[in-house]
Amino acid sequence: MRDALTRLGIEGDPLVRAAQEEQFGDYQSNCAMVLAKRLGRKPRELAVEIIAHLSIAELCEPPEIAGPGFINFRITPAAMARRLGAIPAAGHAGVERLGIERTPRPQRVIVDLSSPNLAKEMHVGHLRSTVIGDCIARVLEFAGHEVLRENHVGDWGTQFGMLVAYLRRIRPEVERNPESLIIKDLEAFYVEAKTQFDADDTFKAQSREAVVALQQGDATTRRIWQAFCEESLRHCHALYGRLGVRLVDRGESYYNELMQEVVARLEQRRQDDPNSAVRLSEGALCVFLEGFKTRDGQPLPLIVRKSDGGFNYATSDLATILHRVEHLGATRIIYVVGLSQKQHFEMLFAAARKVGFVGEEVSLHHLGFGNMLSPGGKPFKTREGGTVKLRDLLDEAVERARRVLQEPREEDWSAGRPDRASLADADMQRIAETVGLAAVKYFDLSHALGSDYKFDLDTMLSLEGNTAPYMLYAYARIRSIGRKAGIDFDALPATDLVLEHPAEIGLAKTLLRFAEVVQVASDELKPNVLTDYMYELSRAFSRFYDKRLGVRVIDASPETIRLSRLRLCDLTARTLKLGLDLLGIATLEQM
RNA sequence: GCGCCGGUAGCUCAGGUGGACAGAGCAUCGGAUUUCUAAUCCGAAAGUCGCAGGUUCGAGUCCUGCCCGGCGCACCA
Repeated sequence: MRDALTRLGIEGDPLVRAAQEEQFGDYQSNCAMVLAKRLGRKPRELAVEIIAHLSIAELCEPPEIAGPGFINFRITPAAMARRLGAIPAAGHAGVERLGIERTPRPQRVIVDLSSPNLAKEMHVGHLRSTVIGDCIARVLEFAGHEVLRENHVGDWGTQFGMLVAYLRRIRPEVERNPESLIIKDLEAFYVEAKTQFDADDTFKAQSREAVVALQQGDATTRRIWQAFCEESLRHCHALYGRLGVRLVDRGESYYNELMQEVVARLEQRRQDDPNSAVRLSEGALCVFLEGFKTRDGQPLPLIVRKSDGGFNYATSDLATILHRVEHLGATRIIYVVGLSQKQHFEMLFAAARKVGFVGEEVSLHHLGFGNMLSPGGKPFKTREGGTVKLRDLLDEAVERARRVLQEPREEDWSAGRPDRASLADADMQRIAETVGLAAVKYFDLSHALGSDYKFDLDTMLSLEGNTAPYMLYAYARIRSIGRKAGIDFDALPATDLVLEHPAEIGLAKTLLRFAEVVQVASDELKPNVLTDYMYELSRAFSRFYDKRLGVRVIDASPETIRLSRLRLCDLTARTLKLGLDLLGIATLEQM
C-alpha cells in the first residue's frame, strides 16, 4: 500500500488494519476516503487507482472496493502459510522473538514505576504502577529499547526522623547491629511510632533531632535509618519477587545533592535575568508557567524551594529528571503514576523544559492510570477504613485461586482424568500462586489505562471470558497436546503448513496479527491492546481444537497434516507465552 | 469558580489519526457432548453510545452548551 501511494505521488498513511468483520475480508484500508477528501477527489475512483498500483498478487486475492471507498483484502491461505512458515522454528535464531524485529531506532528509556514510601508497607495503591510499569518496560525492551526501571522510593523526610527515634527507643540494639533489624509488621510499627509521636513531646523533640542529624549526615543516625530502609525494601522485594517485577531502587535520598544543584541552577537563572520565569514569590523560589492558575485565578507556579528554605516534591522530581537526562543518558522518561498527579507532571515537565533541564530530544511522558476501586465502586479500604496491604490482597487472590482450581478435582478422579487430579498439593499451591497473581495482573492490564476499574476476584478468577485462567488454561492445554502426541515442541522441525480447514485458516490469521499488535501496544503504551489480542488468540485456538467445528490434531492423518497442525499448536503456544511474558505473566505447563 | 478525566447492553468493560448495521465477556435463553484437558464450542435476545445543538457524504469518536460522577487547583509528598 505504501509503495502504491508513493507511486501515485500521494503522501499519507495507508491505514491498513484488520477488518472488523469477516465479510469485509481480512484487512481493510480506509485511506482512499481520507485521501480523497484531502485531494478533492472521489473516494472510489481513487481506490481504483490505488489498487491498480498495488503489487500484492501473491499475498492476497484481488482487492475489492466496497461502500464509500473501503479497500478490502483477503489473504490467501498459501500466503499465510508462507508467512507463518517464515517464523523461526525451535532451535533457530530468533525463535524466542517469533521473528519480530527490533526497532531501528533504539532509545534509552526510563520507566519510573512502583515508588512506594518506605515508611510503611506497600498497599493496594501501588499495584497498578508496579504492574503497568513492569509491562510497559517489558514491551519497550522487547521492541529493542534499553529500559531502566527506576523505583523512586520515598526514604526521606520528617517521618524517617520519627522512625529512627522510635527504633532507638524500642530496639536500642539496632545501633550496634543495624544489619540484624527485622520488623515483622511495618505498618504496625509506623502506627506505633506515630502514636508515640502525637502523645509524647519528648519523643517528638527526639524525632525532630533525628531528622536534623540525618540531614547533617550523623553516622549513627544514618546507620539506623539505612537499616530501616533496607528492611523496608526487603518487604517490597518480597512482593516484587512474587509479582516477577525487576527494578532498581533509588531513594529520594539519592538526590540530596542534586537537589542543591537544581536550586543553584535556578537561583543562577533568577539572578541572571530578574524577569525570567524563575522568581521569588512570597519567599518561595518558583518557576512560573503559562496556563496554570490557582483557585483565585492567580498564576500558579511550581514551587522549587519553600519559603522556609526546604525542598519539596517538585525539587526532587526536577533533580530526578536532571539525573536521568544528564547521568543516565535517557532520551525518554515515562512516569507510571496515577492520573490524579496529572497537573503536577504537566507543570513539572513544562518547568524542566523552561529552565533548560531537558531539550527537544528528550520526551517526558506521564503515563497516568485510573483508580482501582473496591467491587462496590468505592475507594479501596478495609472495613475499618484503613489501607489494604498489597500482600494481603495478593494472598487473598492466591487463596481464592486455589479454591477455584481445586473445585473440579473430585470430579476429575471419577472422570478418570489423572492429568489434573493427581497433582500433588505442593504443585497445586505453586499453580494457585501463579494463577492468582496472573489473574490480578491480567485483570488490571486488560482495562484501558485511564479508566477506573472495580477489583473483583470472582470476575478475574473466572475460567471463562477474558481472564488469566482462561489464557493459562489454553496454554497448558496446548502443551499437554504436545506431550500426548509424543512430540517435543521444543524440537519440532519447521514443517510446511497446510491451511485448508476454516479453523486452521482462522487460527493462522490470528497468529499473523501478533507482530502488529505488539507494535501498537508498544507505540501507544496500551497493555489492553495486548490482552484483547491474547483472548482472541485463545478463542481462535479453542475453535481450531473444537471437536465439532475444529480439526483433529493428535490423531490426524496423513502425517504432513498432523505435523502442520502440531506446528500450529506450537506457534499458538509460543505466541501465548510471549504475549503473557510481555504482560509479566508466567505460564504453566499443567493446570 | 477554573481545569482535567469519565458517563456505551441488566452487570463488568473494549472501541488505533471520524468510516461499513456500535463490539466482547458475564448473567439470561436455546443448541452441541459418552472429551485429542468441555476449565470448551455454536447460536439467540439485549444499547435513542448522559442530554441538546452543530461541523461532515458519514460522529461513540471533532466543536459548543447543559446534567451527573471522580480528581486537581502555591510552599504535603
